[in-house]
Amino acid sequence: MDWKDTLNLPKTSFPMKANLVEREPSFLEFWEKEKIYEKMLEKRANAPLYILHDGPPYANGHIHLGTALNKILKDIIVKSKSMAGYKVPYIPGWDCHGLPIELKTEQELGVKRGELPPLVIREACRKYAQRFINIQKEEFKRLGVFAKWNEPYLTMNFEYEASIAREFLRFLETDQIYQRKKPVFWCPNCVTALAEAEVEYAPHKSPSIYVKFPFTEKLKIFIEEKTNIKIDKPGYVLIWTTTPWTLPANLALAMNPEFDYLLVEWDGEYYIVAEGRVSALCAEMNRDLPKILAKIDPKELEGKKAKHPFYDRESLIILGDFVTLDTGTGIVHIAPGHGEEDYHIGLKYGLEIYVPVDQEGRFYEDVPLIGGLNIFKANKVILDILKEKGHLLYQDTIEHSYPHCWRCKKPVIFRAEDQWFISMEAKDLRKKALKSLDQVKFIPSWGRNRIYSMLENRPDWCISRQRVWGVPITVFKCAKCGEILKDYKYYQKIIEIFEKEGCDPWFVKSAEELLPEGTTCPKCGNTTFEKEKDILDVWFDSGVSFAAVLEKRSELSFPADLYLEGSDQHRGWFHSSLLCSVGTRGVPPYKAILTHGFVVDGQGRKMSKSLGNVIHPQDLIKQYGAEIIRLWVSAEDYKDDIKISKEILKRLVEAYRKIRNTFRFLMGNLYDFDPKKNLIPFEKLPEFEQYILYRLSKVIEKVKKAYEEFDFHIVYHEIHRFCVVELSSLIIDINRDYLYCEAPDSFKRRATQTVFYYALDSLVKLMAPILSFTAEDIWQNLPYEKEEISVFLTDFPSYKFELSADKVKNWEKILEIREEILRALEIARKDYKIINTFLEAEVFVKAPEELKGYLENSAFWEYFIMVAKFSLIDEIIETGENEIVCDSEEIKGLKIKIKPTEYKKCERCWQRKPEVGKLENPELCQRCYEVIKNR
RNA sequence: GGGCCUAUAGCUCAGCUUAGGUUAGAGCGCACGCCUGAUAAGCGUGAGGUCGGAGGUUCGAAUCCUCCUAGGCCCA
Repeated sequence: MDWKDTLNLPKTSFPMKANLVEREPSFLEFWEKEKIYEKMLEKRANAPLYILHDGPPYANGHIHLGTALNKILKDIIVKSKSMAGYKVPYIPGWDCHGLPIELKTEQELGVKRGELPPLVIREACRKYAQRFINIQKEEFKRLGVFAKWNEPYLTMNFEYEASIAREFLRFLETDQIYQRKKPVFWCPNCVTALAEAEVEYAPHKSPSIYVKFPFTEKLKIFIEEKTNIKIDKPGYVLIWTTTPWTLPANLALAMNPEFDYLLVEWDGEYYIVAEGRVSALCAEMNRDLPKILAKIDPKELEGKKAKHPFYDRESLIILGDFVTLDTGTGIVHIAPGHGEEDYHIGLKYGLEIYVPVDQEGRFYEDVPLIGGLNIFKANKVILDILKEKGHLLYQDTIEHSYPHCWRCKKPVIFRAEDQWFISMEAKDLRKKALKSLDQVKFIPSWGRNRIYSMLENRPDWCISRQRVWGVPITVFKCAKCGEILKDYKYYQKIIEIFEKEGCDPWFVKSAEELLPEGTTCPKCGNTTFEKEKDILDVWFDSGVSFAAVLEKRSELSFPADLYLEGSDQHRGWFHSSLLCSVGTRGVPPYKAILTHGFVVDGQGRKMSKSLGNVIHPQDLIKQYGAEIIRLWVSAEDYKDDIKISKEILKRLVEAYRKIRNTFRFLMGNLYDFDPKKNLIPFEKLPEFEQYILYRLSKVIEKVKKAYEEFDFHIVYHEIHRFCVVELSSLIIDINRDYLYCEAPDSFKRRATQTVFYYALDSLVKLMAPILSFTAEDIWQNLPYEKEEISVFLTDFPSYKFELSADKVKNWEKILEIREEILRALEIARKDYKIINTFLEAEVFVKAPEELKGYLENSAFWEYFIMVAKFSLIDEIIETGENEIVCDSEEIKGLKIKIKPTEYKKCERCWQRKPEVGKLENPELCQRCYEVIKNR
């Protein structure tokens, strides 16, 4: 007879092979068709809200691993918070305006800036953004992410655009907005500002000149006093520049406070230059080394002045870290209206942002000596003037990399233009923002420091962009007196227009058409107005999302419980959102900030095309399925950089299989188990089963806490470990005999199934936020009645299986002893080959007094370590034949003897038992005999 | 160059901050063996780190301090 047919072998429809790549779409379909996410929200209609506010990705290009990581983390939170009892409405968003899209659009249309009317560009940009929103939306969905995909927030939606303008006006109304000049790349040929991305660097020939700034009388006296040297000949501060035309705008001379400077004598003239440049200068100018007269501390020169080389004014000596010894003289000529660093240091020293150059690159008529001249032509004139004044020490030409306009290919200049700023100080925005951070929880905690120091040091926020794809800076100015209209009433009309038609009208209608009828200037009574041309920085767009989304949608609330983005957003969205919210509401828009690191390769290097180490989520989905990406996200500690490599993926796939197979076994052995009828109460279970359930409830506790603290890698490790240890290698292996061989409805079998049931029921729920596809797959294949149609509609398990501390200790000891015996058995099997399987072994144990209590129950140990015979004996007698004896290394005094059994094998359960051969059916053991008889 | 962060076995993580103290843990992988009634599965045993490097504090440090190196993010 083939006894196999009499066994209760596992039965399940749940396939061993996941086939994730092919099968995942069917689960996506199921979730969508059954509206599972909507049902999750409905089910928790009255539950406390948990608001995870989505930081909008830029609607440009496909998603990459970084965006995938971010959305999956958010999804894990949405699902886990929901299953922990919250209502979690998650509205995905997209950032739609801005230069990159505008540039891409121009590229696709084959045009350059200004060649098409604003509305044509705007329409094309809108289409472009929408295209990528659709693409990304599908890509996010494919990852198994739950969200209100049909009602996302888009920063280009009309209502959103109106919100942006409204928030800007709040700042304007409260006097936190001002206008000031700031240098930008400027193309005098195209008469337009350029963004950094619109600038191409190309070789360019420039004059290279060394210019002498004469000492003022005061400076001369100061130096004489300091050095005890009589300055009886002309003395100069020497600078180097490649843009002579910026000299008319010179207001200062910058020295590095860390460098040493020298007073030197060259051909009967005195100069101040950096010590570290002297020899290089000589080489360049073909001069002998100068006579070094004295060392000068630049810090002492701060605030002193030199004379302008050709104007009757003075130039302030200031200190700046940015001055280097790479080129020049170690002293930099500063024109705050014509350079980025010049501008910043100019602000610091309170210098005027002076721009003597008009939009077409000509000096204004009233500029002495060169008025009306084109700047590049003025270069030569300025050289002549310098020569004539004797203030040109040396002249040459150099070829260097210089910015050019990508449109006309002509060299561009740096030129300050009027820009709009949000003031950090006017209404104490900086102070308030810093203080508000105390109300925010940062995960990890160092995030606070990071945003704090950025906030502490940041300049006023320049919100102007000279572009068209965005929301206009809605400011009207009196055409006559220049008064800025600040009151909201002047903008009521335009906000209404934005809400209905978006911002387009601003670009085509006149100020008078956009203002309420009959508007007059409150200052001068004039009736004509100008409207601002600049648009808002896109960081302002996304920065006000709390107002446009959280406050606007009734299902949401402000402030959000959580913002979750990459650590770069400390300067980005976290930062801009904070300023927007504190500036208008006085509080941060979030209660907590969670940040993750960046995706790097196996060596910890960033992914880049040039390194060739880029991994695309699309490829991973094709090869492994989205589930493995989700598992990867959970397995790695995202607070640090997140590594990914072939090996990591291989490990994850293996771990995935182990988890899946463990579940498959649990399910396969519950085919005839009805929890309503067959569940055995915890108190009645055998102690081993109780112990496993106790371990299970520890895992439940730990995993739930890990979700609460966003430690998802702990979730993964715990679940995986539990599958491997407590389930696979302990109860599954040990109790398999009960499952297969005992009568179907026997206590032992039902007890084991009870443990399986609890493990399956809790783990499938606990893993669902991470292994969403697989959890749903398992849920749909549950062998018993489901409580809900989807696992996501259930709650996290709340089972508590308590065990007294004594019992826990007892079990830990038993497991320790078990390991010792297994070690001995392994020696018998592997080294001495006296047995093939442990089932064939007889085990004799001699134990120290304190351990005897654990070892007295032979029947238990025979079952627990699955051997033919077990006995605790007082003395181990070595016969030396076909046996091994070994001393435990770990437990002192424990001695173990192993020998093969003489018992015959029961053909049904394969256990060796003394009664086999002696019963009515000689092939069976007592237990199997009875099971068969009573079938 | 500045700010913040990270660095524990081949891989992913514990331990380190809320107390610094016996031979640094887990799982995977690997090697070897067993099983063939979870089978492109399962079980067992074993070998692998001196905790990025160098100093220092301490009776004693992976754990505290300093510096260095490598890497990441953000600036300049």
